[in-house]
Amino acid sequence: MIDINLIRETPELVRAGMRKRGMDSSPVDEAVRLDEQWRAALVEVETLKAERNKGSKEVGQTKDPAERQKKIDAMKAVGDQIAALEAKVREHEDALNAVMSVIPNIPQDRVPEGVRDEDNIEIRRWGEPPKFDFEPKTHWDLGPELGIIDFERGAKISGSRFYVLSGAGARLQRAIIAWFLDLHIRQGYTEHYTPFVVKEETVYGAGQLPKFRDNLYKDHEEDLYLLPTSEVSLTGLHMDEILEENQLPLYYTAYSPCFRREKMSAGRDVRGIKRGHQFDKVEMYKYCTPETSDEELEKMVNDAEETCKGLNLPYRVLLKCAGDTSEAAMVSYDIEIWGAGVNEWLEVSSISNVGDFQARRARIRYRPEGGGALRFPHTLNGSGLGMPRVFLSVIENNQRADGSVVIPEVLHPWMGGLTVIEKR
RNA sequence: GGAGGGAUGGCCGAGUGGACGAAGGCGGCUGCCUUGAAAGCAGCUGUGGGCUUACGCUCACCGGGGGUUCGAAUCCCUCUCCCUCCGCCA
Repeated sequence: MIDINLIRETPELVRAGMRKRGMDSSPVDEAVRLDEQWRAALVEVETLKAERNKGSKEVGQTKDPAERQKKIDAMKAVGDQIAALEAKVREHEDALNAVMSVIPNIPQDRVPEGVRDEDNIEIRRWGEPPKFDFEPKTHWDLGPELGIIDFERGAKISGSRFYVLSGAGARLQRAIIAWFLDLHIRQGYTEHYTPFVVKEETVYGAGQLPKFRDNLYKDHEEDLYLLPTSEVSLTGLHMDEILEENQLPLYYTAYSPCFRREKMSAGRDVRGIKRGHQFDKVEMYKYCTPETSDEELEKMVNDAEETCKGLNLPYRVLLKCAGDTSEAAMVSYDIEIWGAGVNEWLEVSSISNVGDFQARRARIRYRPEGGGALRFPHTLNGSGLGMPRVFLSVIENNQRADGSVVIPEVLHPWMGGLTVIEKR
C-alpha cells in the first residue's frame, strides 16, 4: 500500500510510476475520486455524530420527563440519518481500499524503463561458466541416473511438478540449506523458524494478496494459506507492532518450504526441478529506517552473492526494469546463476527494497529516537537462495565425464565423508 | 472433541449504561530541590482518521465483527486468541 497522501498531493507521480511499469494508470484517477467522495461523506456523518454525542449527554442531565423524551426523539432521528450515511461512508471506503491495494509502489528513478527481461541491466558478473571436454548433461538426466532425483515417483504421489530427492540428493539439499543459514547467521541475521501456514491477513500484509490469489494454496476449511515464501511470515512477525528505533535494523533469516500453484505459468519450465509447486528456500529479511534502506539493500545483495561465491557458482547481478519489478518494490536486483546443463541463467534470488509498502499494509511502525510521530520502517527481502535452481546448478556445473558429481567443499561437513556422488 | 475462566493504555490493574479516553500503581519525560545522583515534591505522558492558513475543532478505538439503546469498556450474539480441567492423538 502506498501513502494515500501521494494520491492526494502528487497523483501524477503515482500515475507516472504505473506507466513506467507498463500498467494502466486509471486506478489512480479512481482513487482520487473515491477519496474525495469518502472524505465528503465522512465530514457529513461526523458532524451528525458530534450532534448526537452532545444531545445524548444532555438527555442524561434533563430531569423533566417531557423535555427528556423530546430530546430522545430528536436524537433518534439523528441516529437514523447516521446509520444511512455510515453505510455510504463504508461503501466509499471499501471501494477506495480495493483500488489502493492494486496500486503498486513507485519505482525509484534509477530503475530502468522497460517491461521485458531484456530491459534488465546487468550490473556485474562473477566467475566463469565451466568448460567441459564432453557434452554436459542436464539435471533431469543426471539426477535420475545418479538415483538422487525421482520425477516419476514424485508425480505418482503428488502429481506433475513434484519430485522426490533421495539419498545423497536429499542430503545435498539439506547441506546447502544448513550452510546458507549458517552463513547468514555469520552475516548478522537472526535465524527464525516460522509457521508454514498463515492467515489471509498475513498474506495481504506482505502484498501477495489480492494479486497472487490464483497462485496460492489455500485451506478453505480454515481459511489458511500455505506459505508462498517466508517473506510473508517474516513480514507478519511484527504485524500490528510498534518497534523502537534503537531496535533497528533487524536482520532475519529463515528456512521454509514454499508452495505455489504456478497456475499462471502453466506450460513453462515443465521439465526438471526449475519450477515446481513446492520448493525450499532460505530467506533474508530486514526492517530498517527509511534513511538506511538503500544501503541495506546493497548489503543484502552482497550477502546473497557470498552464497554463490562459496559454492563457486558463476552468477550475474541484474537491476530489474520497472515492468519486471514486483509491485511491492521500489527497486529490485536479481541474482542469476549459470546452469551448465540447461545452458541458461537461472534466477535464484530477487532482492527488493519495498520501502514502507509492506509496513503500511501490515501496520508495522517504529517510535523515532528523539520522540515525535510514529513512522513506518522500510522492509527488504531477498532469497539467499532458492533451493531447486541452486541444487540443479551445483550438480550440472560439477559433473564429470563419467556422470559423477563433485560436491562443493563448503558442504562437506554435512555430507558424512561423501565428496563425490557416483552411480551405484 | 467436551466443560469452565479470561482478553482494558508501554507494563500491572480498577471499572456502576450517561461523570470514562478510561481510577490507581509502575515505567518514561519535564521542573523544583541537590556539588552530582538517589529520595522527595509538582506537572506531563496512547493511537489513527477527518476538517482548518492557523490557534484549534471533531470522530473512532477498552481482543475482532455484529446487535440493543437517545447514549455501550459496561447489556446481548458471534468469532479469534490465551489459561484450567477431561477426553483423544503424532
